[in-house]
Amino acid sequence: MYILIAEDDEQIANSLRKNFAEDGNPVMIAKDGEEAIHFLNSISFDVALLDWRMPKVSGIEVCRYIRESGNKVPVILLTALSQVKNKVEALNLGADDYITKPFSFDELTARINAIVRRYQSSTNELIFNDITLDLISRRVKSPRGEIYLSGKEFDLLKYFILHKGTIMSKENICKEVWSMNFIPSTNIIEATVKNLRKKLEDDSGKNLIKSIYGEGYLFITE
Amino acid sequence: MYILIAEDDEQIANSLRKNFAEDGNPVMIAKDGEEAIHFLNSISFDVALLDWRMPKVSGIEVCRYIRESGNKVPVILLTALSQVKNKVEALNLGADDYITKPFSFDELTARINAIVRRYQSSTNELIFNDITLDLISRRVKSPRGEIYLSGKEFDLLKYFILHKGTIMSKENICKEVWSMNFIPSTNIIEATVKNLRKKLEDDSGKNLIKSIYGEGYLFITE
DNA sequence: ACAAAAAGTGAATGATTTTTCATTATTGTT
DNA sequence: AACAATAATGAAAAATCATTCACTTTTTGT
Repeated sequence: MYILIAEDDEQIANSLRKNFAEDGNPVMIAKDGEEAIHFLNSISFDVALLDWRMPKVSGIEVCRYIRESGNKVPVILLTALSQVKNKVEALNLGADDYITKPFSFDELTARINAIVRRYQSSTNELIFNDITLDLISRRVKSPRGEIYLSGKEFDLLKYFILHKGTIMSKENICKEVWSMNFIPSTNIIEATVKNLRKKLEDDSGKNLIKSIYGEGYLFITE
Repeated sequence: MYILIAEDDEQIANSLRKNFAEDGNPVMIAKDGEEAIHFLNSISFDVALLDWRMPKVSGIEVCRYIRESGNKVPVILLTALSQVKNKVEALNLGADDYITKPFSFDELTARINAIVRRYQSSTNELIFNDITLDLISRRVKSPRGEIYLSGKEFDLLKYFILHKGTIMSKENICKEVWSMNFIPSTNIIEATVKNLRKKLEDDSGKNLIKSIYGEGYLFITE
């Protein structure tokens, strides 16, 4: 996990670095806000720990700035200021958490983990049984290897998983997967289902897509 | 925003409800952990506030239980216990935040907002100037309309935006966008850059992709 | 068991995308 | 200015993907 520490107090910075290094996390240290912004613009971190009080640009300014530039890296502000209005200000400007000094390293670690977990889980992956869809790279993995799906097959599988356990009408599938508001005169859905079925069956040996005569499809759970 | 409050102290629960109601947020109150689990299983909330100490099932047990069942609702634990080991335990069990009593309502609200913002933003948008990439649907929008990109063009633009302001070598572009660890013998990168340039220029009239002779490309910021 | 409706199949078509290639243009160096 | 290296371009070829079609199989209600 790549961690950025923006902290002008060398002692604190080094103590944090040492602790993180013990857990095998590479750390980058910025001595002031300007440097922090520079690092954040060039490298992708898993989390940024920003001291409120820093030379040149304060931690809260760094936070505001990177959020405005669209950077969504999880941010935790570290500070001696324990007043509520400061906390509120920081959180409203896009920080994810706020810890007042002195803090315990264990608590910091736990808060980092909570935020990173949330950050990661809220993003990319859709998991069904032992199949994992990466919604960003659009790749599908199972313990038996990667399943190569075409674009439409991926969209369809995603739709199936999101609605697993319920009967999905062809009308709705059409609307959601093909963005068509009318039922096509061809059997395009059936054809795509066929190909998806084949690939899923090649992977797991099971047929996960059940046809409900006259109603639609059911993606079976369990 | 639908909020679940699990709190056996009626006074606290009602005070919270009143405050949230003033902001127009519907609140549901569970008097104990069992009820909280029941509500969480039947209704979808934007955030769950759980008291640690509750009859029947403690807040932390509720948290553990719902996480095990796959529920990803943001959870904040409210408690009088301020010891670090309690905080760490809670955060490691899947809570998103931890607030010790007594707390200010403003801080609670700010923390809720930070967590919900993070939960919802789910990082599926990449914004550069007035161009927005939806990383899930893989569509690109600008104030002037949608920009239709092919798969590779989208991947390349995403890579450019993520590394805007830095010079990107063809070697790295190759590795990241084409998943090839060797430099291709053809001019496939240049060809794709050309097509992407065309589409971006058709949209904004500007050439955002600068060639750095002998080094690579630069996606201009400013 | 039968007919009608619905769903499945394999192969062919059409469309789009990706890649290649030959050629032209640009840049940096001497 | 001349040269070599690098980059841009348009068009063509190759590959992939989405869709259609004719036909077969399965399911349901009678």
